[in-house]
Amino acid sequence: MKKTSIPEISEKLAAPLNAIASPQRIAILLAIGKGEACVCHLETALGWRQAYISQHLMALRKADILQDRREGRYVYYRLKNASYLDLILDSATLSGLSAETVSAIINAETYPSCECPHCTPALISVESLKTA
Amino acid sequence: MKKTSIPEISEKLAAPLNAIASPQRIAILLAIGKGEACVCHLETALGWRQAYISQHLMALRKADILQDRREGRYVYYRLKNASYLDLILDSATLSGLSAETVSAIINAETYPSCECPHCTPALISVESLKTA
DNA sequence: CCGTCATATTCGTAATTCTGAATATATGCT
DNA sequence: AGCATATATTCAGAATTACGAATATGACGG
Repeated sequence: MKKTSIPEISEKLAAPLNAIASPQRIAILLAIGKGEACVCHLETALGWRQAYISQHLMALRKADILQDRREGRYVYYRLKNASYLDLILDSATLSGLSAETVSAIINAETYPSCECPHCTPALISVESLKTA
Repeated sequence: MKKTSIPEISEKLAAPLNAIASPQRIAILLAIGKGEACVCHLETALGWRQAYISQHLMALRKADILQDRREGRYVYYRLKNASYLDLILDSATLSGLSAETVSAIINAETYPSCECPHCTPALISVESLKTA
């Protein structure tokens, strides 16, 4: 059994935590939740500028936390490993938040005021009908 | 039920993660584990300079993660909330480390090569005997 | 092929964090 | 009191990160 020092192990342990530990990236992970989200959805859900969101998405992709899927003009993002959400849920307790508050967000499939093609696919049908 | 935005919640969620998410602070938490450790123990276990360790201890105290207890010349540190260790254990899986590797460190009461009064209290008795 | 919409990338600066050097305080011993 | 040891604090420069502005790419519709 190879002896590994605490600092060495800590280096590895810190990697996923570091990738997550910023309000912006947590917000993105929460908004994506267990489902999938396009960038335009994140714009509505978070109220941030598109370029800013893209930057964080890039960081999360580099950290191998998110995977993307292109569908026409839209790009959908999804967590590669749902365990990251568990990590966030665990820290809810430590933040004095109820796990329910957080899991409600995580499990939401759509976002009330979001008109992106993922949240309100109906809009697309209507558009298509017009042309037909 | 008050509506809270994702960015708002994320701000709170990020706090404990941020407090932890650095190799140095994780190393310190691992070295303290479920027990107690004096600064001199941490010096041995981590191989860092004393002042550097003190700085991180200060940060962890400010973040309300550690509590200290003075006993003569020594100051002993202890986790206020063991859940932080769970958080670290959870991230072990995401780091490709086995939970056992990490929990072995966490549960160790003493450190093999450490001569601090906590790890080898015998040394103190011997010293006292000499004077007597 | 051209315009438009969705998304990505690059760049520059402000802000924050990391880390080491030096120094201070607090305790116990003699 | 004076010295030695354990720990804490302060400071400054280096390194990293945050954020906005501007611009680029890529897909679809005409």
